[in-house]
Amino acid sequence: MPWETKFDIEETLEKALKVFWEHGYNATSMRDLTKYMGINSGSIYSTFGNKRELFLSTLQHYNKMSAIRLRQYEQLSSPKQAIIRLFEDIKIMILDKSDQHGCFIVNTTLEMAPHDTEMYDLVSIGQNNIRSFFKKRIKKGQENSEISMNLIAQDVSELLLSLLVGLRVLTRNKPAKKQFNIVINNVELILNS
Amino acid sequence: MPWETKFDIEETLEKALKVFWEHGYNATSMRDLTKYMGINSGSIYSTFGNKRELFLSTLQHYNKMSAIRLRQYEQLSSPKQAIIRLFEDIKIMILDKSDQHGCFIVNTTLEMAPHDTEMYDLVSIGQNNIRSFFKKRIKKGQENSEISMNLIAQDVSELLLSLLVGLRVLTRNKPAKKQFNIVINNVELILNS
DNA sequence: TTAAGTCTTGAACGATCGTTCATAATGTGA
DNA sequence: TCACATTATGAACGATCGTTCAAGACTTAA
Repeated sequence: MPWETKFDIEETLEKALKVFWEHGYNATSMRDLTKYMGINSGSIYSTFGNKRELFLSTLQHYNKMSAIRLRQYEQLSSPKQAIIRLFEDIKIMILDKSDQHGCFIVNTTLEMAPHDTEMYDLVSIGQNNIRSFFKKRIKKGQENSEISMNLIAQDVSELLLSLLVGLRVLTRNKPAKKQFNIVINNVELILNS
Repeated sequence: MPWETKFDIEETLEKALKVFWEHGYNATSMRDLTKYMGINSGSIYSTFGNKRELFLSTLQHYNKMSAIRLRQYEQLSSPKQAIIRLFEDIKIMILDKSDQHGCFIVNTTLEMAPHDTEMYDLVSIGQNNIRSFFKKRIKKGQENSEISMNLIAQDVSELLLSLLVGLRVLTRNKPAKKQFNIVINNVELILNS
């Protein structure tokens, strides 16, 4: 082996994700990427393909990280609290500025998914992960009597997803604690009804 | 007056809106605009300024049209039905393909507002129009006993806005009748609680 | 020490971007 | 009919886009 790749591929991918996440696909240039990833265009092309394929890789990476996070919530003993904590942790991350650019999946759902079927497929996977997280937690909560059997798991999941996505859009630009509290209160109300 | 402007300015503006609405700001080129607007770049620049100012004009136009629509709902005798009808009409428009590109304000909230304060101001106006529509209708409904006094108008408005925005994002790519019905059912439940 | 093989570099390519402006076209008043 | 004022046209500009690739840098094995 004459010369191994110097840079860490996953680390570089995460840097690319950060840039795409902040500016979106179209407003990010290859020169922006070389600058923030710390490698030259040739290395980007030999490692990730082209700009679009690099973006697809960052999207897959985001989905993977997001799925890991959901699995952590699933390990909480209270299924109801798992859902509420998901909302509350997003609130905390936005308020302490560790989440400044909304949800990458939501952003891409609007910017790219309508015009690129592969990107559409990936954001659909990301959305479905959250949907089925909600659904599984609600069913689990109904099994252990934490959540009323009157609720239709699929319907409530759809409702929670809409709420979550809406919140992600409305709080991207100006973090609004109040907005979060209102929605979270209502999530609890729904789960307790 | 030697020669009056040949093309209809508002008509041309609406064509520009359509293009920006479908593809977003960055993915729309001036050549796209000249093609769809039916006038040359020189005419665009002399009439609207530059690409960014043209976009700002389309956004203002959208806000104006959106406000007119809200005023129509406000004329319905039942404030509660006004809110429900707003949701249901969006469902109808999406299902019969007369609304294919989501909400222009929501799209711009994610693509441009984080990076352009003037666009941020305009989408904020658009969002606030809907927020205050909800709030006014709820208060009116409470005055005529159609809606319970237990509801806090501002909180419910915020909740409805999150739901609406989330729905607009989730249904942009694949119109989902079921998703709409679930959310609309829940809007009714909330207003009846 | 040297040759071979892989990775990195960044100048350069053609294409396209937003924008400008000389020129042509058109309508008006003398 | 002709000069004037205004608008429309689209070729052309410099800048930047995504992408390529010859040349240099580096490690390994002989």
